[in-house]
Amino acid sequence: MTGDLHQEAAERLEAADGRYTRQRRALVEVLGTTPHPVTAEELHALAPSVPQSSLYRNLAVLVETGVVHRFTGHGDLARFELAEELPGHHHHLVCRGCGAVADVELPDPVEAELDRALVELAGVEGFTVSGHRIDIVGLCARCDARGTPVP
Amino acid sequence: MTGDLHQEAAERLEAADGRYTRQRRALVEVLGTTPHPVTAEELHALAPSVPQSSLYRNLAVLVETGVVHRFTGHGDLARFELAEELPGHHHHLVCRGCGAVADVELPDPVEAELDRALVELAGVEGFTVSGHRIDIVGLCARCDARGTPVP
DNA sequence: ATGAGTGCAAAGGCTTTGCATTAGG
DNA sequence: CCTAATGCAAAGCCTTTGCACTCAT
Repeated sequence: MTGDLHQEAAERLEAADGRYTRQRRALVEVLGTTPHPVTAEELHALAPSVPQSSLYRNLAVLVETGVVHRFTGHGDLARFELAEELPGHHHHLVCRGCGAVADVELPDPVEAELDRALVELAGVEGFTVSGHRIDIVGLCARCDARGTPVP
Repeated sequence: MTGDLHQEAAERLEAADGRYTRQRRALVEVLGTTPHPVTAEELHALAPSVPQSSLYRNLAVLVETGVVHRFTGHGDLARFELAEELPGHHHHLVCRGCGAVADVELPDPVEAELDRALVELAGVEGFTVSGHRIDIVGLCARCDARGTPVP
């Protein structure tokens, strides 16, 4: 599975005249092991061999080539994860206490109906749908227990 | 309707020992007229009498008191809109071409089923759901026509 | 009066960029 | 070889903050 991951990443990079270098491989490797989206800072800690500037530059390339997905879940911290084709289509559980983000998958029937509704809805505005994101917002077990809702 | 809006805003502010000043009223007024979430820059252009620092400070207060909702839709630009109780629960149509964001409402039955599914899903992880956000991502009519998919 | 609100300018934090060097294909 | 990639340091951009002044209650 890890092999496929790197192979897929390499192909996408090459398709865009990019090179699958050691650093990029390292970043993809780390993203492949973390079960949740990480911030640039966390990523830098997990792949210390990659300097900040290179980290951001490589992330930009990986995002452009569709290997990595970037989004902003809580506050303004950018978070990164592998593009969803690799781990599968999913959504995010966002804790408004500590800002942690976890991946979750919606049951297929729910996804299907939702998709239908969204496409129809967007069509009314002349909008062409390419995908959707759902953030489930709330408190994780830990923050809920501590009763510390720090928005 | 506009009267209710300001009244509601004033009440929420007072409940937090805040004052519903001219600037805050102006910001709420502008947010009440724009049909879509705006960036701080746009807001500053629409309410030029409010200096940047006051703009941000007032927005922070309005967000804390639940009058305004802040989120990050595309790139890292923060966007602001009235809290959803006023315009009603809704979601966002996000153009990945130009970054524009529009509000849309989902049919009630869809919302209901979705809510049910999300609460159940989150419960498995010990997560307490307080809400959800959906971004419908795609291309607006204009960007679609120009065939300019600038991620 | 008395604390909240305001304004300017300066600082802050995350992210990007200039430029010379290194390495991949 | 020739272009992409790298690394450091410096700049950029949105946003926040310090401090003195003003306004609302």
